[in-house]
Amino acid sequence: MKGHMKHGQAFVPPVGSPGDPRSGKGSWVRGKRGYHHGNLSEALIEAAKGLLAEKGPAGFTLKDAAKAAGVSPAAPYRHFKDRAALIGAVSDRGYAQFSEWLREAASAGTDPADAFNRLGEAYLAFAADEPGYYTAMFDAEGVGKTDHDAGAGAFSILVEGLTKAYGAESFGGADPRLIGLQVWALSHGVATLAAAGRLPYGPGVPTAAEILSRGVDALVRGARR
Amino acid sequence: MKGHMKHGQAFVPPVGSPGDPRSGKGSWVRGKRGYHHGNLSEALIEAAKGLLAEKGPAGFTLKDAAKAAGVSPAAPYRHFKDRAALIGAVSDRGYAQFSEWLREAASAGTDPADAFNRLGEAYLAFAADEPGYYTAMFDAEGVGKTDHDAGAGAFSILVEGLTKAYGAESFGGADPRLIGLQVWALSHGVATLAAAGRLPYGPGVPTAAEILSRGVDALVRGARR
DNA sequence: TGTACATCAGTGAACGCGCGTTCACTGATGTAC
DNA sequence: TGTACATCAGTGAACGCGCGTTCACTGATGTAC
Repeated sequence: MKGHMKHGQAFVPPVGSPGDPRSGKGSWVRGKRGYHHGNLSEALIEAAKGLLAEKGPAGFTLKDAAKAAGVSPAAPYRHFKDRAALIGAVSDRGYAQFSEWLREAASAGTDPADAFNRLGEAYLAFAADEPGYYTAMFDAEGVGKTDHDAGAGAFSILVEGLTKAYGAESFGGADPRLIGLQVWALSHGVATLAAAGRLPYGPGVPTAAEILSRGVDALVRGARR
Repeated sequence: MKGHMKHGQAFVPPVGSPGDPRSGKGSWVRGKRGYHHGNLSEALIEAAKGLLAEKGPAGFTLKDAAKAAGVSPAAPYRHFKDRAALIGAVSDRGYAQFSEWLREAASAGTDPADAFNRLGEAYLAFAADEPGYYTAMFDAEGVGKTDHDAGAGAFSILVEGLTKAYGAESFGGADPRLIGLQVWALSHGVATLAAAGRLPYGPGVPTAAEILSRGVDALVRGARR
């Protein structure tokens, strides 16, 4: 995954100060700082993602996001209709990125069975590494049509990986989508329990990744024949 | 100042009116109605549970709960330290009831394998029938120590059912708790995806219960040997 | 090339609202004598 | 048994706060001539 510049959360230096990230580093369209931010909608999405990750959907406020991006509370309304629209934008990004991760994981290497295992790992890694996205995608109140489509897209990658890995016929007539759904649910369950601190942990206790990978393995093995 | 009889909330019938639920129906401890509610903490928990189910943790307000219970906004503070304490009480109840459901499901009948399957069904049924409890248990911000203990209790019922059904040794040396965790995560995943409307549905599409029961089955079968 | 002007993307103060919570109070209940 | 009194469990008004959002505005930018 590309290291995209972390900008603009929590302690944004005043515009034009020496530490100001708006001084023309990489992802900033304009090298000049000033009255206009230049990349505000991007920065807001990034800030929202961070706040969502940190405080959850309830702890996220538009004003905080604006402050994190270094602008006044009214500025976001130039780019997003309201708070829900901003969260929606985070969710959209999340789904896009999620699908990309899955697609990458599925296409790397040559062995389909390995590819499928990597899919599960990618799922967990995404939930763990991008809690902001994950929260916006699954936890937000406003679940729109876009999300369903995007979710369906990600899901189809999973099912495809499954059939490629094991063959569409190898589940004894069972619809591979059913197994896909089960894998999806298991992944989601592990991810959310882990995020909520509801999974036991400590020495000798399996990690979330182990629980999932061995679970997916057992699930698929048990479903075949 | 005597004119104090007016409670002033929207739809609660005046004290003593024919429709007043405080007229001594069943669960009301006192047959007499009056200034004192008589069973307020109970009523508040019940109201909170309903609101949590209806609107989620974000949509739940203490004032609404008070109104639903037919008392003034200050009254809940006689029984609960603050809003979090009320939600915590709902969560506690939820865990108690949850464990009871699981225990019942596990102990009915004679065949351990059947018993184990019923455990999964009971899990889903609980999440579906008691969304208020489920929300408080897993979704609430304030996850206390009590919850962990109660959750551990419920979990141990699951693991016990598993070992009874299949024998502690039959998982090829794998810790039955690992399989228990996977079953738990799968159940939780199916339940939360279903609650969020994230599971496809329609004619010919498996229900949440089918997804889970067949998934648990595959999981256990795949984990053995 | 310079200048006038339209448009864009910000500002900062203010709004209305509804939340959780506190307050001094009062009506009802239980108890000691 | 009756009565005085302490305690309990409510009331209703008010508070401070921080939210989402709107407003009239202004500085910066892009463009036509």
